[in-house]
Amino acid sequence: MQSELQHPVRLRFAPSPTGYPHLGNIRTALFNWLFARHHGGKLILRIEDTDVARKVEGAIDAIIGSLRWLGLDWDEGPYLQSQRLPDYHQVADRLLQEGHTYWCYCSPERLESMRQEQARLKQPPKYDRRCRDLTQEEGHRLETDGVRPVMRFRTPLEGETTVSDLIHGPVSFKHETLDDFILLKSDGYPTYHLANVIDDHSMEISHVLRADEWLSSTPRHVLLYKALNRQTPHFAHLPMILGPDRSKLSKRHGATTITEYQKQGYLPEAMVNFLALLGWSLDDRTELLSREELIQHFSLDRVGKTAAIFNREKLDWINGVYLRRLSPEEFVNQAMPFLERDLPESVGRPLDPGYVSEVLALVQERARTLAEVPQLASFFFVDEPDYNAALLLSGKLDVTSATGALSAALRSASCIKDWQAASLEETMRSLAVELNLETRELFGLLRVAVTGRTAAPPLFETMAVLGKDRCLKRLDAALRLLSTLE
RNA sequence: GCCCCCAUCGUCUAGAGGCCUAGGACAUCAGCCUUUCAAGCUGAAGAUCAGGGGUUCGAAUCCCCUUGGGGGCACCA
Repeated sequence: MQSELQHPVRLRFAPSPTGYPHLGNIRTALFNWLFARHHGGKLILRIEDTDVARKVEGAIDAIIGSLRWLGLDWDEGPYLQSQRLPDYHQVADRLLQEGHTYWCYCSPERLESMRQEQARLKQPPKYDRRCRDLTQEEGHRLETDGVRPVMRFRTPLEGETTVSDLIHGPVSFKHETLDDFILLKSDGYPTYHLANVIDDHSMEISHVLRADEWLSSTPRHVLLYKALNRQTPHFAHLPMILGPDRSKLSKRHGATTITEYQKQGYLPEAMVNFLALLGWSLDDRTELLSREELIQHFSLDRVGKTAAIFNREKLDWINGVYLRRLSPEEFVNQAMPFLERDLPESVGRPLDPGYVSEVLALVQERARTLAEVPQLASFFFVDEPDYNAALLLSGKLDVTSATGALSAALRSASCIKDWQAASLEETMRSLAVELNLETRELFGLLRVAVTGRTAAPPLFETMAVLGKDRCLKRLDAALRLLSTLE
């Protein structure tokens, strides 16, 4: 596009360190990243830390960590707004001199009671502009009284501002519905509105991609750009991601921070794929896209307008797909930390890598998240699986027949020299015939005896991995367990 | 209360006037495969396209109203 040749594509992700990044923040980061990479542009990381009071310790690290985990890289930054205060003051001075802003000496208490009164009268809460036309003398007097003022924007009383949005099209706001918003707080820090506009301009941001919640403050930003006689960037307001209760995502919604998903065993590639599909789609059938394909195809035209509720079930499915696609070695690498973390303490550490990879070969296609792996594999590691003896009995098998079958199996098994899945299967199949049992009955019995579960990886491969000693011990233990039933 | 946005299966979505008796995916259910589970395959169910008016030969698609949902209205971002 011609305009893009003239103005390089420069995007920014500008989170505030007031909490750990959640799905919504990261989806915004992802779309910014995809757009920048698709157009061969730059992505700038900017930390909007102008709220000293709400600053959360460790939030910046969490933001950076999350981006890195997902493989979303940036070209400049992180810039910290708290270190750019002089820039904001310079611009604020200029705005004041040119009459676009004024000092306001109203106390928070007065503003609060004003709002309460407005609420009582069912009026829109809006600053009543008491200081808008204060004389200099009045201002000086208040200042010598020790009042620390805020700087407000002198919003035009009439007319309207139209925001042209790449996703929504033109959106108009009447000035009478806007109020004189604050640009500089009494602590000298700029508000979001001021800092954001100044930085987007000085960092030459070409496209602002941010969540829909910002749409209603965009006219203020446009007004500011106009007052500064600067051109606005292109705006694109992305659909929000809502919690299951359809409200804005917040801590209330439980596991919502991105690091939480990492802990729960989701792969970054799966996460990226899933997040990309929240609000964007390629066509009417493609669900699985690699990072490269996403970059190649990403386009604002295909971003929707409707807020989305993320559903974990689909994430689980995508994650399972990505888990199965991993090479066995890579799966071991990924799963190992989860085994170390979640296997029972009684299991000796460090884990034997050779044994682990044999086990995980049987687990890989059964896990939807890495956090499920220790669960699925625990019986491979513990000394004796702990289970309810009643599991040994099912269908036609009563204590007597189960005991008979189990001891026969124990005898046959102990004679097997070549402890491999194939020979185990051969032996046990013929044993089933001898015992006049269905294979499912005998195998089911053995499965419980060997794994302690009714659902497990294929029996004979499992036995092969467990090894002869361990299997014989477990068959023996099962026999003793059976004897306690009567 | 005021302003703004949005509205297709439970959820994510395709659909930019005729291809739609609305397609795909997840989840659900059934069957197949099979020693269980998982995976895979096949199939089913699931949306009067929020409702009502227009415009048009023809509307999920365009316009209006209503309703519903969401967001914003801080010395928070």
